[in-house]
Amino acid sequence: MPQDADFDLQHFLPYLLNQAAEQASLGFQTLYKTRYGMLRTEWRILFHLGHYGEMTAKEICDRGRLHKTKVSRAVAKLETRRFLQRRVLAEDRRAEVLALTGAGRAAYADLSAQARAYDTRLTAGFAPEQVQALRRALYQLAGL
Amino acid sequence: MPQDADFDLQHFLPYLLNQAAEQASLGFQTLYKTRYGMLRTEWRILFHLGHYGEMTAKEICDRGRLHKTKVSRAVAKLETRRFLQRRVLAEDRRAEVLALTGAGRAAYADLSAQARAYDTRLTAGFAPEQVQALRRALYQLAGL
DNA sequence: GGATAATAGTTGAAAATGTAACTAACAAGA
DNA sequence: TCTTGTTAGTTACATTTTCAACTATTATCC
Repeated sequence: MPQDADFDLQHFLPYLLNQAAEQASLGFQTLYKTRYGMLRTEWRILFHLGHYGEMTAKEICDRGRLHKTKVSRAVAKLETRRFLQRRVLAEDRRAEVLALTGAGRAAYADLSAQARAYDTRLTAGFAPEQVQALRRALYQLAGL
Repeated sequence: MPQDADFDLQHFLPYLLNQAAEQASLGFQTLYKTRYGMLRTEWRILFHLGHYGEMTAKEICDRGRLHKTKVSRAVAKLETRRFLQRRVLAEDRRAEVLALTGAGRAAYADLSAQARAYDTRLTAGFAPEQVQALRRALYQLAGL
């Protein structure tokens, strides 16, 4: 019984998006957390490198809209855990190219397969054109 | 140029939802932050109390899916800033009923009006039935 | 009634995040 | 070349979040 009937927090798009995002992340989070002790940023970096190939931290920041300090720390952790290696870029010695190790590629293969399955499960309750419309809307809202 | 063409992070629903949610929250966040020095949890609590009326912290936790420690600290901050008051519940002396003060109600009135306007702006690029479909899908995904 | 369990809420310590300042390398113009 | 400005990435510090333990009160069940 809302006290002001004309506006409900449950219809507020930022709120709805947040709740849906949180709920959707929840199940998958446990996978990379329990299997590889990763945080979300680490998983994202792993994904970027596994999916697009080698790149610098800066590129990951731009593509994934992550802050450079977050990436810096996550890369450091992934490195100490031997999921990736750094190589100073010859033509610009400030930058480092990041590349997955064998263990990194294996983790990526595992997790990306899991992600695909998880995505299928998530969208199971929707018609294909609904899912397509949803993705398009999210794309637009995300400004991607 | 993805290296494994069949799965793209950009189509992974949790990722998309997160990006959209982050982007959507961004603009509104500055409002309650700069005007009232609030954090997201504080704004949400304000909203719950303003919209649904008095309730206990537990109820806010359940409705908003927030952890009790987060709520506990946010309520404390809202109290010291005189946006709400607590009253021990007679029939269960563990619980406290939270109620907005005048300042709390004023802040809620301001912010909820802003929220409505913000929501309108966010959905401006979509057809009404698209927005409706989007909300329905998010509802379902959020498990609301 | 009395032991035990469950619940509302708080608190302290550890982990994570954000902000700003920093280093090192490159770029551009006088 | 020398100054100034920009960029890639790291580090230090403050704020926020999470996790576990805690108090106080109520509920359960023998």
